[in-house]
Amino acid sequence: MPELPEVETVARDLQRSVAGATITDATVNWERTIRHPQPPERFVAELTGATIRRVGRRAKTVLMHLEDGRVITVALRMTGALIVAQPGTPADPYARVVFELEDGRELRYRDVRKFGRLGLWPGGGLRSVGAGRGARSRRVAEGRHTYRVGEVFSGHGPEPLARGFSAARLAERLGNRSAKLKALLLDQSFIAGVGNIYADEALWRARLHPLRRADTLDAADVRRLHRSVRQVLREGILNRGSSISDFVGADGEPGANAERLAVYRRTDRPCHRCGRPIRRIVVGQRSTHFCPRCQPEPVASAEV
DNA sequence: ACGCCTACCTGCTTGC
DNA sequence: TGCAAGCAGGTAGGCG
Repeated sequence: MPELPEVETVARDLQRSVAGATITDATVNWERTIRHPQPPERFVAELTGATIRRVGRRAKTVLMHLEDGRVITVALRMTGALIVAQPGTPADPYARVVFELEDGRELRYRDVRKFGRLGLWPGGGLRSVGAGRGARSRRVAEGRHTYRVGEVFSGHGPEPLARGFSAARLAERLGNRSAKLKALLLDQSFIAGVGNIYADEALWRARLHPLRRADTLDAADVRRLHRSVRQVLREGILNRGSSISDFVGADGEPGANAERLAVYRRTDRPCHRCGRPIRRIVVGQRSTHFCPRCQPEPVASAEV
């Protein structure tokens, strides 16, 4: 479900509604939602009495920074949602973790498919160290905890909306990669926060075929891709996210971006630019949508 | 580096 | 109507 714009929407909502709130109790209804290093009961014990100072985002993870420097991470994965419920709101059968707040409200972690994970990390434990697969096996000691770096942030790539993410930087990263564009955009160690919807949208906007090899782009291609990725993400945020079936912000309301999508889940419907039917293929086991006219097939080199 | 597979889960849609 | 198959916004981990 949630990609960068959806996670950003949730984080901004929570920053407004929950920053400054104190957690008086918590209930874990699905234990596997709580990840290492804390067993669920320690997670609850350690959070009781904690105050949320600030809520932010890194990649697709919501970060709830506590007053004492510790951080709660919330990886929403496919169907996770963080929802603030006013007192008296009926219980939610899909609430996997519920935080009771001092003022009587509840902060609910709802997750139909149970893929999402919550973690509680010591201050300073969130630096994104290393990148790629090697980072996963390295271990880091923080106070009394030992955990694998990859369990916090598995070497995420740059934030596409950060100032430092220039077209030149993207060109540098693309230049020596033979992978397909679609696969690279989904690779969180290449670029953080882009998922299946916004990858397809960005490629359509940049008029680049999803199967195009990254190292075949010329400077103009890279500039279009850079601009497109940032545009689709920014527009997604402005529209409070794309709700295909179930995304909601912390206010429980769906986003408005789904109806503005140009290709995602628009198979056989006309391209907004040229009218040709949008096609669906599978790339890296993920559904991929594109316009066969606007995003021309990469020409296989006649070699071998 | 990269592709491909399986797992993790539940619910909704589609087609017979 | 019923039932099975296919599909879903993500990612970790294993193998080749």
